[in-house]
Amino acid sequence: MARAGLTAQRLVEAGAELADEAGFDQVTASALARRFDVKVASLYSHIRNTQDLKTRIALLALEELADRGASALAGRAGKDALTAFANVYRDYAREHPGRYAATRFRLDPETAAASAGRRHAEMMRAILRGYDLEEPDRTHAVRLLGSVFHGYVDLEAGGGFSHSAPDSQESWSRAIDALDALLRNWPAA
Amino acid sequence: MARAGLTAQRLVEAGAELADEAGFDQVTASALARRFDVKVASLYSHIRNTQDLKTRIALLALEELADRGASALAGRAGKDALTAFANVYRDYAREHPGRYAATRFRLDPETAAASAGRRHAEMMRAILRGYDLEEPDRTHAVRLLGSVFHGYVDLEAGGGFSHSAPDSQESWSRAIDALDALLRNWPAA
DNA sequence: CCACTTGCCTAAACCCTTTAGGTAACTCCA
DNA sequence: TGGAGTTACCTAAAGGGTTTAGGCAAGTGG
Repeated sequence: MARAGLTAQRLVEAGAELADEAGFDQVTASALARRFDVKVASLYSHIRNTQDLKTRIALLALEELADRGASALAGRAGKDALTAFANVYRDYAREHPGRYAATRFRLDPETAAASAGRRHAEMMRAILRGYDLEEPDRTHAVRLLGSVFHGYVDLEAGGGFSHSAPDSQESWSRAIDALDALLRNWPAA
Repeated sequence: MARAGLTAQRLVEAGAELADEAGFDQVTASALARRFDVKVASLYSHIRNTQDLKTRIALLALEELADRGASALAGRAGKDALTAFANVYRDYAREHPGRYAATRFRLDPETAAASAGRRHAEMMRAILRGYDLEEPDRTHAVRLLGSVFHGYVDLEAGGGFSHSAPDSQESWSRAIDALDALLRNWPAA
């Protein structure tokens, strides 16, 4: 019998595709085995368990998202950087809904610390260099940016903004305008 | 054999408790049956299936959250109203993480339309009466508020802001200050 | 080319979901 | 108040997903 050529990476990539097609919660060892035309038990030489698989998909997505963010930030500053970075989040979530959902998968602290999560925070800090903020306001602002990006994208993915005027794209642009205005005029404590 | 006194409502309430204790994704017919010391099949006279159960928990949570929001808004305006309403979201999510997660459960359009979701939007619009915004900016602002509330609460629940200074409470307060400042000084299109 | 390693397999135990069909417990009203 | 009718819970069974243990065959290196 020919071998299927399973590896952890191949499984993770296929899992990410499956997530985008069917939803992150549809990522199961069973579904993955079907996709490789292999028995379920065979996967367990490559991944520890389903939790492990999902964790690896989450790490992949965080990495991809951070890479896109880094590209977007290159050579940009100020509102230009803010806009480009925000669009990376939203576009990624729209192109890869399952992977985006994976980024919200709860990681245990050590795994999270070793993930690309830190890069995300660093990039937001970099954006803020284009605005006049000192610590701890910088951190507050990073958290607010993260909240808006994630919150908007998540509500939009949940259908929250569809079927009602105005267009979601319009609200998104205005949200970025608003954030830019806010960062330029950050209220004192 | 004595009857357990199952009803749809009792199941939904127990399901909500279970969600808060163990997580919304741990809400299963099996776990619920165990909790009532009843066979799993018995639940199916009261709920159609697991999806139905989760939907009802979501509707309960949306309702509870809207009720709390309405109480908080009574007699308040401006930043006072904004702060009180924002805290309702965050406090609810912290007290009832499983129920809060349930509010993000995807509902089919008709169910969503009949849910308390509309009340939430109405309340945010009411808050904006304390600020000087016309349509469509009002809608853009509602969406931004929703994004910040949900985004912050979700990231915080995921552990995003723990284990790093400054305190999450501080960032939350400053986020509300920032939103207030932003709404008072909303940038023109 | 033989020994070793590795990849995929079968088998089995366990849990969750859902439907079909039965019996015992309530309700109510003649 | 004691059946008739309804309702609540049950057993049984089929279908999936997860995970471990143990086996054979396909690849790999001395």
